[in-house]
Amino acid sequence: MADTAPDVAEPTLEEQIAAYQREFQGLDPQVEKIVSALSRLNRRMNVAYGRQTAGLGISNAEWEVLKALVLSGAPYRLGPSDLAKRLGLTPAAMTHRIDRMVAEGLVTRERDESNRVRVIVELTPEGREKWLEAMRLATVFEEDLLQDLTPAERAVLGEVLTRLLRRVEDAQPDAGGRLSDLD
Amino acid sequence: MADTAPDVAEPTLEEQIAAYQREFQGLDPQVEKIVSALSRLNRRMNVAYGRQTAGLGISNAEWEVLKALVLSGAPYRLGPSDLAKRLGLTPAAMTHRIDRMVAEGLVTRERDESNRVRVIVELTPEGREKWLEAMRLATVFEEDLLQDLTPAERAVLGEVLTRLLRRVEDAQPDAGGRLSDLD
DNA sequence: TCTGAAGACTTCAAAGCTAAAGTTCGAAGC
DNA sequence: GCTTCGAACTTTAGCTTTGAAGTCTTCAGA
Repeated sequence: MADTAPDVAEPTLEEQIAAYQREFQGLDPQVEKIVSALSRLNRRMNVAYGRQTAGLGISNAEWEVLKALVLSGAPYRLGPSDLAKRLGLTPAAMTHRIDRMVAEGLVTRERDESNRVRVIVELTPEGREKWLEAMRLATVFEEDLLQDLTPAERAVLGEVLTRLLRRVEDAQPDAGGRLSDLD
Repeated sequence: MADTAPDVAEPTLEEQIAAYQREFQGLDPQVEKIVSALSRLNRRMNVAYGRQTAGLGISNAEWEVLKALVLSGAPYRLGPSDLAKRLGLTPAAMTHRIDRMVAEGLVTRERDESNRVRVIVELTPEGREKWLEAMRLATVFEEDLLQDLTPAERAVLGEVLTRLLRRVEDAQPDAGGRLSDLD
């Protein structure tokens, strides 16, 4: 029998924290618990979103673009570089992604006639409809996820997360946010 | 002057929620606040981790592998498919990633002589050292991030996040977690 | 008007990932 | 013992993203 257990189970959050404490002296288990749970939770949520959007015939990547355009408000237009900044992509990646979405009829791309260097990406009615369908699924999932939290817990959670977010956003003013978005 | 504002600012969390409410009837702003903050926070944290590991000469992707191996406990060995499951990658991607890490001396790869179908990936002392350095930076960052939270807030946050995590993990038992890990 | 510089996007090559098709080895049935 | 099935990894082809180099347009100055 090998030293490498024949069936190495995925560690639970609790096991993971315990292992970290064994391997790294001076670790605050409470901090680690918060950070690890946050990371894992986010991954699971993205898997769930991915499943839902896949069912609608669009990728998670495309949904990100739809969201950014809708958030910009009517007439739902943004330039490729604005989109790239919001999504944390390079302009090159944005060019390709827009290519695909134009081919699928989710957005249109045209030159800005008032400044011919710029390009305008605009949501099509089909794109808006896809966003709406995805949004309906997403909100159902989100409500279900938070279902067991009391009103007080929701309030604290929202407030505390917002505070943490403000802290990192101030620290990384807008730092060209490249770099892998793992976990 | 174009309709597309010349300088479209990245929306703040509050602006984002407000925009969603305008565009989607019946949205619970509190739920959306929690979900959006979670997602944004996670992205920012990954950018921060990426910066730190890059400073150590390893990628965020490599750090993930080091973490999984250390978490498995001494003698820090796992098979490629175990690693792939933990990181949410395909076996093929794992093969390539291990190739690179072997070339950099972070891990070794050898056949399991007791079962020659299996392969054993083992952390090298250099790999362990890199993990330790990354861990030191990560914990400093994490302590700093949570610095303004009261003990009560930390307790609630940890408990609530754990509860949410349990809820999704039960719902997606271990669903081959493929699918994009965006955001 | 012409020139130079900067900005916005695109193109190209290379890295890293997925999906699907191999390989190789071990275990079970005949 | 031979065959077949299944498991664990690797290989191959195609796609998405990155980084760097290019193209086109605008603007400011000579």
